Amino acid sequence: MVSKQQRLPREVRERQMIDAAVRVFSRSGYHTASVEEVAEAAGISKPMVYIYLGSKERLFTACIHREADRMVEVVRAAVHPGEPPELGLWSGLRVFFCFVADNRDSWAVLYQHARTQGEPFSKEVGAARSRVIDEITRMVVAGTSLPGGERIVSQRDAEILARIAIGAADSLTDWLLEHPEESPESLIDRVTNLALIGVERYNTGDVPSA
Amino acid sequence: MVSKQQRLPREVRERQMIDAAVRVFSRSGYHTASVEEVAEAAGISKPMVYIYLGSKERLFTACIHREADRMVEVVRAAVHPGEPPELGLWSGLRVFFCFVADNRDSWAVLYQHARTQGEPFSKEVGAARSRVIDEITRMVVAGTSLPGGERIVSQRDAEILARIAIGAADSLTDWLLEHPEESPESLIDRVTNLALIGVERYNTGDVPSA
Amino acid sequence: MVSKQQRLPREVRERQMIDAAVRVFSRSGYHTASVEEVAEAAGISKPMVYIYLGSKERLFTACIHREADRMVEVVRAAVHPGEPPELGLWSGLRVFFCFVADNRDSWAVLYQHARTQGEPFSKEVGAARSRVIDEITRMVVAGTSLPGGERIVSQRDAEILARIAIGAADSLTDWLLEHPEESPESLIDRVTNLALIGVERYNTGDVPSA
Amino acid sequence: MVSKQQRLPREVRERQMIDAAVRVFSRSGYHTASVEEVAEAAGISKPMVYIYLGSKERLFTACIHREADRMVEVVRAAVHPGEPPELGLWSGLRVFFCFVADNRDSWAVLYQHARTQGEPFSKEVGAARSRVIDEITRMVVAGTSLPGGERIVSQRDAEILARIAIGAADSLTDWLLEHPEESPESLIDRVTNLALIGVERYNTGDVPSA
DNA sequence: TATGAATGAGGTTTCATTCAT
DNA sequence: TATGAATGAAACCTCATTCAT
Repeated sequence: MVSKQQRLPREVRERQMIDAAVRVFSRSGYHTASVEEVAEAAGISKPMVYIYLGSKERLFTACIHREADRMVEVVRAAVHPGEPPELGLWSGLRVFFCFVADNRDSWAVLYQHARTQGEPFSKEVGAARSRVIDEITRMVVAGTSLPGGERIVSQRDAEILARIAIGAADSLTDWLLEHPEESPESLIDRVTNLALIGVERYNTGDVPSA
Repeated sequence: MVSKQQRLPREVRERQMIDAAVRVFSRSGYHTASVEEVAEAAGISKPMVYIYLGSKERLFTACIHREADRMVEVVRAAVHPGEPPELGLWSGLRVFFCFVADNRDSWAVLYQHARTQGEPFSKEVGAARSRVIDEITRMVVAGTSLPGGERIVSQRDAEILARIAIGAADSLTDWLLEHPEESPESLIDRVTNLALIGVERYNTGDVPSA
Repeated sequence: MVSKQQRLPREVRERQMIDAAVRVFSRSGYHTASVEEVAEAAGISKPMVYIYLGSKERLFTACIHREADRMVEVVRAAVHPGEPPELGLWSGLRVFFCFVADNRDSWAVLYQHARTQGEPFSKEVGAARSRVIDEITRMVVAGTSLPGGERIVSQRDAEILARIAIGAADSLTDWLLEHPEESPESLIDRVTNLALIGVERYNTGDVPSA
Repeated sequence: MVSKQQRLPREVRERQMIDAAVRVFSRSGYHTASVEEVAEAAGISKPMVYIYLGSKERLFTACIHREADRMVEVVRAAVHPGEPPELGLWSGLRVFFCFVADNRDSWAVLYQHARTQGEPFSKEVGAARSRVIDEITRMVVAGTSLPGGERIVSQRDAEILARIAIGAADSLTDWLLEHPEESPESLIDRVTNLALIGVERYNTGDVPSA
């Protein structure tokens, strides 16, 4: 236990705290984790958390906001408008999937945990999640538009594709954890391959009709 | 609050409790929800929960088990071995998706919550989830096998397809909630249509190269 | 679990219950033991205890009363007025000590437990204990009186001797439990012998003066 | 209730708590007393007890340990090896008896309660009691050895004398409480006198035959 | 600024006791 | 009579939050 903590600029301290909080919340869950744990993980004392963030709830939403920002940044950087459309979609999805796989903590806090905690978070947390979802939708739109800008899928269908991507990435990351011998890359190859199999079967007449 | 004690056989009461618990846990989350809330929702007093289920933890695992049973049942009933394979897969997925859409509470407890709660549940809850995932994998295998029984995809790829289906269903159900003008059926049509678009774009040369 | 219990006369049932209660209370203590445990030990259902004894507290005092009765009986039977005084005292103490050693449960409930439980019992329990103490005092008086009835020790000193006997018997029974190779008889021999040593040392000049 | 927080160093607060706990436990018994009562008696709030001592059980064992320490200290200080043996024994017993009489609460917690509480305490509490009993046994040995160190009574007999002393002191203290006109000193005089009467009667032929 | 000390509020759990058959 | 079903009350314990240095 450090007896007297260094005076650090507010910004740095706050980042330390949120880093620690993301780590702790993602491992134990919002309710199971105590503010004490977060403070310890950040190497500071409990009242500091309150001085800087005000409350446990605000600490949690701060985590959500920051991780949402990171996520939006990653997705945005992945979409290069110049690229041929389909290629853009696939490389975007790849980047998105790798982010989820490489940032379990962020993702767990942002997507898995934020949904399941009751009332107090619905609003702010919902907004943060929406930003991420919108960005991914935008990525889908960009990736499925013709060079001239003409859209191939409607806005609504783009949203649906985005949701499928999000859900699949979430679910597949669980699978990755259970199969340490696979990597994000090998998994992506498998998914791509599965898509091709589907296409081929369709072309040979096995229509996926209802 | 029932004014006079309602004397019911043990079996009935227990089902009432688990029904209420699934409802409450799915809305508030395991930790946020109190046993008191569950008791109230079941129209009984708190000690009854303990007399019948023993502890909050056991109450939760009872929910998981029962919902897992229901889910397995639904999926199993949806797969008709005689059907032509692709058709079997799609109708199975349709049934699965409709179950998720129609049983938000069950699904939230089983899929969203069961993953994020830490240590005390790892074992029993994990097993229950696995049963459901295995069943869906089996459905995928059945739906992608030729009439003779020859497999089109490997076991591993079937698992991946199952996870994609699970994650997509989970994620899309959120979308359905935000778009009340859509129905599970219309959503499935959209997804089917998107698949067709993908196939066509592939056939015309826009390869989703790795 | 016997489905329907035999109809037994009230007296018998009540004795069954108190027997069980003495057993259970002496092992677990008044508060740790539950009415349920007592009912089970008696082979009946909980409400029966209430129908017969009214409350846990009354059940406990019933135990105290009955065990006090037994104890008084034992001590009273041990004192034979005709005997030469000292002999009467020693044989009485012997009987008393053997009772304590042979009836751990009764003694634990009556002497050890009854003292340490707070308020609700002070009165009735105190009275029951007093009856036992009085009887032992009477024994001491009888044992230290000359055949003509003349007293050797005052009433007050007789009370003191009685208390010493009680406390010593209580404490020595613990020692007996820790030394299974000894028996009540061998212990009494040792105590007698110690008294003789004391007398001899006094006679040879080592006064136990203050 | 102290209106403003009283900020005391940990050590002082901890002693306050244990003081209060000894008081409360000795009056109400371990199970009857609530942690709330202890906190109130210590002038603090309930959570403090948990912050400092961890649990009701640990609070109780802390009481046992501290009182055992005090008792051992008192007995050890009372035995002066130089003294003539019998005198040493009697003055030691006098000190021991006065401690019991003057520290009803300590004694009740240490001796009466520690015996009757079941499982959770068996180990640590049993060890603490043993330390006290051993110390008193040592006192008896010292008080019954000749100046040269030769023993008059065997180890086993010393243990028995120690138990008699303990039980008698315990029991007589009850008697003292019921006779406020007596004092520890006057009681000791009575006991001494009774011993003399016994010796004399023995010398005149009333043998306490086995 | 930074923190050890302190507490209010609330959650899980148990159990003596009663009701209704 | 005898008992399974049900509950009110209270206990232990935790934790977000604040106070005072």
